Amino acid sequence: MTIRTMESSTTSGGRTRREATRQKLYEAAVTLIAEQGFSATTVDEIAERAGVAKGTVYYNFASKSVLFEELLRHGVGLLTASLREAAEDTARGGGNRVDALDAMIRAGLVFIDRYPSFTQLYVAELWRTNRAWQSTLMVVRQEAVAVVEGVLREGVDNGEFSPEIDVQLTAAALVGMVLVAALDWQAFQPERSLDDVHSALSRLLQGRVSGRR
Amino acid sequence: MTIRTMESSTTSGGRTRREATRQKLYEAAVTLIAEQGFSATTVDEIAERAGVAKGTVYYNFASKSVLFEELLRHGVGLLTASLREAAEDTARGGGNRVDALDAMIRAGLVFIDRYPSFTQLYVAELWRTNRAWQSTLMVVRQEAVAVVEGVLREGVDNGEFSPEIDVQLTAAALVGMVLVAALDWQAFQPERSLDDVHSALSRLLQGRVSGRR
DNA sequence: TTTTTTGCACTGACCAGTCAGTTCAAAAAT
DNA sequence: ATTTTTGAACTGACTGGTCAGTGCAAAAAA
Repeated sequence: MTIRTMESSTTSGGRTRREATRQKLYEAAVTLIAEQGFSATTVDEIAERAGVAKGTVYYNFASKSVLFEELLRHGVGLLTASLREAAEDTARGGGNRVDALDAMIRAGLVFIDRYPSFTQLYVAELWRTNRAWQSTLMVVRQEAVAVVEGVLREGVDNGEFSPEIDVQLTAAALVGMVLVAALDWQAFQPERSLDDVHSALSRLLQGRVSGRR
Repeated sequence: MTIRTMESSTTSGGRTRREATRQKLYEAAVTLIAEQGFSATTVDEIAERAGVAKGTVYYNFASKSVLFEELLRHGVGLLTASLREAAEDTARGGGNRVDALDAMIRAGLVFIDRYPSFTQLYVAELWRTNRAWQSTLMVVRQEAVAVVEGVLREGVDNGEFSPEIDVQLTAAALVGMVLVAALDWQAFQPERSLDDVHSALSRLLQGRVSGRR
């Protein structure tokens, strides 16, 4: 008599069927919620766009809110990993902290370029209060911002940055700069290249706005 | 028979009664929608918080969406006026364009400090698509951003700013910087003073982040 | 008098969540 | 090799509740 382990069947891709379904639901939910907001998006819509029955949503997620929360965790996890990688690569490559910030700006832009809907949705929900997923959101936000703060702090410690800078506020401002510029880019001049946008932000970061040859 | 013009009766303050009611409804709606979002906020809630009957909401506004749209127009109008004033005052006072940008940053912070809920709500709705008030939002957004763009453009024209800067993107980035830093301030370190926040942002604007004595 | 507000009952559309039943591929039995 | 069983995954009609918006007569304000 053969013993059956969990994780029974796998599809050709090696992922369980369940995981594939959840992925489809994430993808459907992210665009709809980005467009309309959480409350205005119905579970029926999500199911329809994902090509599954409504019951399947509830088979895979305890509730609409839980689906959304896991979606947030998943997405911000990707961003944080990407930022961290950019910072570490720069450090390994012998770059200074300004280079690290620059690399993170680029990583942020790449992320937003790849997942514009997620970014939209994230910004829209971030500063709300009194919502079920509020605490989840704060946790993942902090993880991402902490990467930027870390680089700033290292820069202050080794003298690359002025000790007068306010690490927390500056980190928030940098994130905001990238976030809003990128959303603007997507919404109003999507034809521009990432490099183009990146160099405009680099210039701003390095204070090369005031006119000098 | 006396001919009665519009704007009929006025209260002691000189405002019509109707206007006072609408103002109360704006104030009630703005905090509720900032907290919960448009769809999750009910007309009954708005009426209750404003201390009026539900019927009064519909006597004063054609629908929930219309109430919200007029709220947006009203709020962004205040911001735009404030930014414009800051820029003009600087010009009159003989300041250069960097000073003008700095003054606008301060004006932005003052606005956000005074109307945090409105700011929250505005950010949450700005990048949504497929919503009824989308076009209204684009128009008022453009009015506000145009003020910043105007100052940048003047600075480029008279040589204060590098001709290489991308006016549109830089304006968006500056707005984002202030917006996100200010929301962060409100949410996570509300005890800090406006001056404190302002100087941190000034430093970033003038590229005084990299360590120099 | 005219305008504005109130209070409250009502409607109809919409929607989150449920549940009894179906599907099907892998495992077990024969 | 063939048949039977199992159970995870999925389905979609249904339910109970919610909410935008209406209607209206009476009161209050101007």
